[in-house]
Amino acid sequence: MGMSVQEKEGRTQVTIREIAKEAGVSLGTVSHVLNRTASVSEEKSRAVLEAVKKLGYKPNQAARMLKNKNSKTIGLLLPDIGNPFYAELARGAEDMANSHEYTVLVCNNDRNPEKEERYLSTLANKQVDGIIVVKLANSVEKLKQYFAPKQIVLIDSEELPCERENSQIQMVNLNEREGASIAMNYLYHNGHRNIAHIAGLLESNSSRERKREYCDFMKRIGVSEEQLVIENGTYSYYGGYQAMKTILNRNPEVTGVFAANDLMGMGAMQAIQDSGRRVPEDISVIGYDDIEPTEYCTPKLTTIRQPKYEMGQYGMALALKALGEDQVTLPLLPRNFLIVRQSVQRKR
Amino acid sequence: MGMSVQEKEGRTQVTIREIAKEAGVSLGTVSHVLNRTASVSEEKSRAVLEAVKKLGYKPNQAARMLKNKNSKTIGLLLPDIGNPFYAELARGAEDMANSHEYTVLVCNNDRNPEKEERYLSTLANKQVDGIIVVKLANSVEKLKQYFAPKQIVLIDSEELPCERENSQIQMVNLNEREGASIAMNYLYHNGHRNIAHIAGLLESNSSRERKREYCDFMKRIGVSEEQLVIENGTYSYYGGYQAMKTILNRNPEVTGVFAANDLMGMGAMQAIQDSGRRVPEDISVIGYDDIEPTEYCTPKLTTIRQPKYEMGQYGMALALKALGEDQVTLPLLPRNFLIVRQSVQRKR
DNA sequence: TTGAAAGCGCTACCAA
DNA sequence: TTGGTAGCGCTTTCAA
Repeated sequence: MGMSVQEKEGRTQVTIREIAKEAGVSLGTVSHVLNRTASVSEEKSRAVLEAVKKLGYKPNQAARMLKNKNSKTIGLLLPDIGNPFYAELARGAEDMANSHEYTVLVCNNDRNPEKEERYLSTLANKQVDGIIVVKLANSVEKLKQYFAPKQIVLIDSEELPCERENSQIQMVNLNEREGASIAMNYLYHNGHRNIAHIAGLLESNSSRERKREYCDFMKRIGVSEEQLVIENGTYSYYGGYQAMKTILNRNPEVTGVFAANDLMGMGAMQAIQDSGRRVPEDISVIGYDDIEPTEYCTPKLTTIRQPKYEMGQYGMALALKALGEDQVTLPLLPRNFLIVRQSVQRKR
Repeated sequence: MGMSVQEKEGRTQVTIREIAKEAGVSLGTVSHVLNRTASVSEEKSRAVLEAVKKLGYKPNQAARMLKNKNSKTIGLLLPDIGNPFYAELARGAEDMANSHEYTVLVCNNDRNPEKEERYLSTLANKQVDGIIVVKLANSVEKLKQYFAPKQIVLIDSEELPCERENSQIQMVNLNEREGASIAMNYLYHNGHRNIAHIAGLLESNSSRERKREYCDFMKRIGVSEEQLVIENGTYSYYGGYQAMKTILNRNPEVTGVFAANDLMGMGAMQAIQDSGRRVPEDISVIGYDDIEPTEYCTPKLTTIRQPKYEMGQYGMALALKALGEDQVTLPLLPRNFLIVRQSVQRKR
């Protein structure tokens, strides 16, 4: 009869009202069959479903939002989606959300508190049902101010100061300490005792946590504070290179190096090789992050892999569960793990 | 289930109605001062603004959407945000959108047509005002079917088949040919005539376009089809390594290599060095993409940089302009450009 | 310049 | 099981 589906869609939105007319039932009935919110007779139910298909009906989310006071949307606020670490985390969160019919609104704060605050405001406005913030740049108070009664999940390298009890805030810890501990243990169990650390950017929490664990670990195995070998590598390849050069000069006794990220680990390997020594025969190196180039360098860098994707999944699952989506199964708490490649060897 | 949450929310949203009461004016008046849609007396206007501030009023976007039939949201559908190329493009799009009070909903189709179609449906539902699709996995018809009268911007490596005139579809070309042409010209102007090509994945448009330009360029400088040297490297490091080994064996006359991406370029350099030859003294290599590791390898890889961020900006500007946001200034059409590093040298 | 009121499309309550 | 109906918060028309 006249118009094709496309044409009809093209002009005006098909509403529940038209479905009702087409199927010869009332608005309420249509709503009920669409939402399975009451039992409807087989007959009418089929009529509605047919009308829906015929007219190409799509529920208007705006109307639903207005009525239900939810948007089936979760905000995800992170430092920078261009960083593969956060990109993978975002994928995990997104996939988890999608499998429960939720949508994710991803925003980058560029580690800039003002930009973050603008997003906080926008997201609160956009009626997101909950928000996941990775490495919050503002204070927890600020965050609560905008998201007052809504669900909040914080993902960070360290515990943030906020009352744990009766709070709508949940924390996921990135577990930097655990990862660093795995790295140190691996060097230790390979016989290394003179272990140096190439630290990352002092400003970053993750860097601080990794360094802290290095210190604690060394202390635990009986090394005094003054004997710690720590150089700063600013998380960059050249930083790692320079830091390693310094270590080679000042601490020739070092046989194991724990670099706070892979880039510095690779730089360190280069410095060792340039000095005529070999990796891992003379000095073992372990990195952190498991970025792609660790596969291409010589030797391939042994490193710590963070469960980025799983962290995202986990955080999202937490948020959805708190929103009352009780068919959500919370995944196991993701753990860091060791990726054994070629750059660490038993001390000779 | 959600009940406890609802109850806990307790304090209800501040609505325009409460503002009206507080300010002692009518609903319409409040709306008018908020939207500057009619002139309101100085006195009442101030009263409204004060009430807004006092009660912390935030307009309900759902209600606005319902009434205005727009969401100030643009969908961005791309293969995979985990790929730095798309991540940067997304940032460009996002920044452009944000500066005009629009929000971006980013979705990954994983190059999977079914997944993409699900998103098409979700996005159409979510009342996005327009959609930007990077490397559409479905047909243009399918896309139009979902987004019938809405604004559509397509970003792709090649022209997609769709009527250009009077269409609500706009195309942005990734200009692979231009980039490949720059690479080939650079080798050519450095005296190279025996140029080999390491091609990427045959399935990908970008790879095909780059290869096509290699062929055309060689033809233009008088090389016959049979003399072309093309090996497949599947876009991977090892693929590039193997491809280069084959070339070294079969075509020792080659002095210049154009790799369809940086990973293969780096693999090729390794193969050349492993064979006892030098880069760039004996053989010059140029890559494509300008990924980070090109800075760490030896020698540093000369390459082509795609204006990813700018492409995203441009595509978004196109969409916003089409939506009637006329204060949007369309940026210059972004171009590919050469990044000169160390891997190409004048032929000796 | 202002206020009243009619919806936008949907859900959910109540009565039948 | 069904239908009627009252809003959700906002914009906008129409009178005043």
